[in-house]
Amino acid sequence: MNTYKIDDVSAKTGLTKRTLRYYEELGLIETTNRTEGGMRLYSESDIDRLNKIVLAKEVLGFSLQELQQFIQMNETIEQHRHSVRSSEDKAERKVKLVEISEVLHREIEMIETRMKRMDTFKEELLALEIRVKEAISNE
Amino acid sequence: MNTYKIDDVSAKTGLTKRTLRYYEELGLIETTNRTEGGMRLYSESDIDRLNKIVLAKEVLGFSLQELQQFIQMNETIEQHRHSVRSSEDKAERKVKLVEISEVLHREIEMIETRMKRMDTFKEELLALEIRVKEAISNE
DNA sequence: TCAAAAGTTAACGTTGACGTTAACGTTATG
DNA sequence: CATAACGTTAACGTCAACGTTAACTTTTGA
Repeated sequence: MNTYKIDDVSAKTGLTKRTLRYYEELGLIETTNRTEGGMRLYSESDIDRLNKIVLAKEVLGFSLQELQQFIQMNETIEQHRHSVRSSEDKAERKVKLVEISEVLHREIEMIETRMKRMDTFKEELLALEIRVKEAISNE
Repeated sequence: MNTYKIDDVSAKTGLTKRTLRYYEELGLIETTNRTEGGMRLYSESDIDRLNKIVLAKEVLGFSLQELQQFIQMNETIEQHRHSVRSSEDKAERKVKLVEISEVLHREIEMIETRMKRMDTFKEELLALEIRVKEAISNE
């Protein structure tokens, strides 16, 4: 697999090097891969992840803390999917999954609420635009 | 018209008293009305305006600075609508209106882009939710 | 009428999300 | 193989958007 150094990743994501290190510090990403000398090596999937983070931040207005929770949730799901089921912690796992399902549900509802509000706002702007255009053509 | 004191407005808008004073300091709102003793008196339309500010901030992620510009734009429109047309600055006015129209157009497009991205994100969450629910019922 | 509740300004404190600088180690290349 | 370009950690700086506290005045209700 291709690896990238921090300047490449910065160019590809639009995030500064400082921000990349900061996100790592917060646990939003990991750089397990390092050169002998200690330089960070990023993979394609790291870049994908970073782009998703940017998206979620910009579009949904998520804070970095919210993103941490979200990422943790995703990881729990992945762990579950790839783990061998030993009957002992079956119950515990189910509880976690139900929790996750609830979080997801709330997130989805939040997004729907936001989209409705955005649509209301957009309608107002459209009405305003029409009035302005009328005013222009009346001059 | 009814007037409200700062605590009432705080309750009605969900903003703290500090925030209300801060918004005034920034010029997002005005309190021309004061009691003899200097206490702020808010009108219904002040509250409407504040609620719009909250909406634009939360839903669109506008900064307070962006909101200032937006409010200024609205005021320019209102001034135009209520002003007597003297032929000298007709041209100047038209230029301003066209500018405003363009800003509006860009805002609307931005909202549409965001809404599309949010919808994509929502679809991803829904897919995830389905997988989690399947996992739950398979336990 | 007089305390308690609510308001005022002014100033300093806090938090998130990075920017900037310093002091130093690593890699690439002419 | 030197040196420029790039990387590292650590620490302090900054800016928006308020929170908190202090010291004081105005309103209100028993």
